Amino acid sequence: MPAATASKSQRAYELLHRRISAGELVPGYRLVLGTIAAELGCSTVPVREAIRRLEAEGLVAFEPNVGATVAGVDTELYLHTMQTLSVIEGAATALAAPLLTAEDLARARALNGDLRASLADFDPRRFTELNDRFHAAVYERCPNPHILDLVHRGWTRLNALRASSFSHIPGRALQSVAEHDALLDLLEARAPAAEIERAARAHRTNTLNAYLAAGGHPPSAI
Amino acid sequence: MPAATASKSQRAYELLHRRISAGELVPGYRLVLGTIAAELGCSTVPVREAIRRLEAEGLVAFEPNVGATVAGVDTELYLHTMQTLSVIEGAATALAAPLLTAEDLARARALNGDLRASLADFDPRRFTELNDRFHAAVYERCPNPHILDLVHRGWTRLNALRASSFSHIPGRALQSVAEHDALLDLLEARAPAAEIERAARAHRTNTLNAYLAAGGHPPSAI
DNA sequence: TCACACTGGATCGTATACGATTTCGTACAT
DNA sequence: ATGTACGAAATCGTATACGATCCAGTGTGA
Repeated sequence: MPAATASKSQRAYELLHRRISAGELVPGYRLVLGTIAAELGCSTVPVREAIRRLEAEGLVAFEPNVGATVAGVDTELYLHTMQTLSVIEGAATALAAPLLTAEDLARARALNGDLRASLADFDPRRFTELNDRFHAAVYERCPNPHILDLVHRGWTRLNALRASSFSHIPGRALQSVAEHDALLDLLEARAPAAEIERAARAHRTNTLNAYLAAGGHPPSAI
Repeated sequence: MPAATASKSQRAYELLHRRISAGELVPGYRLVLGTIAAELGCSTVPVREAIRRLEAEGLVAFEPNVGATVAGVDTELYLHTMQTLSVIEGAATALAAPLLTAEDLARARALNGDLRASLADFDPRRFTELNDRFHAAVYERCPNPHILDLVHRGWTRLNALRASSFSHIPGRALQSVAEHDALLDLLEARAPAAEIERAARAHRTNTLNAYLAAGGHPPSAI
């Protein structure tokens, strides 16, 4: 009766995914099959499979006959990922809107309250975590699993980037919280889908623009 | 000097991808590692890797300790895929719009002319192929590789579905050609991105609605 | 000093082999 | 006749082993 004994391949996948998402493995870090296999106490075959799966998600870059490295993020890639996410998350939010219950909205509003409160003594990590939860609360009801999956992948990717090199764009956090409230207003008023989509997309685009205006290298997802 | 000697895993992937896209392998068909390996003259390990890659693309469904089958398409999945594609392709088209040259537009216009001409003696396969090429011509210049990749995946998936069970929705082809021309008008006039995106998305949504109105099971991408 | 061929080690890619798991047919009991 | 227990066949999952490929460092000739 093996309780939590998933397949080795699965465990390798989860381990690497967690480490990359948490930023323990910096971009460019070389993933050697043998080393990881030894660490996990298994052979290279399952590890190889896990790495190919991570490649499909864009978390690692793989070069035939050479090996895999944790996917780095130059400015251009970050821009493209954010742009994609703005489109997808906007659509997801609009689709989720009619399905949001009063409790969902109340929870989101409370989370945004926490966000605003946390502005006093600004802790980037805490703010980011609350921010993630707020957005998840808003789009998680999206009835289209494909779109939801794409949103998750986008966030995972951004989290991986952000964790390895966090940056704080001055003033953006405050503006972000205000935009959250505006979005919630639209959702509570059961505004037209197009309007909600536009607001959700603009929220993300604004972050991107703030980042570009700041001219900084490190990414943010606030 | 290895000319076309890709890795076995790669060749297995390409073979299966081609067969599924072409509809030779019907949804639900069971993919047995040993059988495919024997057919390719290699061991099961590379085949396994190829199948996991196809799984990540959504072309095959995989169940641990049981095996992989060609991903089927119930009505619901088709709907979700079309909806996702409408969002992504709309964005891709809008982003590509400013980069389209006069030649690009002329080529797209010519392709749509071919489409209209082919309406006389309607051949579903030829129409579909021209339709694919028309849309590719319109969104292929999209500067965001992520979004472009997502569009390609969406089309691949729909093609796989369509090939296995094609259906013709009466009247839709004609309307589709007209919508193409309208879209081209917008592109040539360098209309605002939002307007282009809306038109491109609506074009796909219209197909979806026509399909739903027809109440038929088999999918279409016209 | 520089360019280039060579060699050694590290790592990847795959074949083979075998244990683990599922599935399905069959026999048995009710 | 129906449901259940058992067993065998099929298939998956992974360990081990070995050839193939790449990279770095070394030596040789101009």
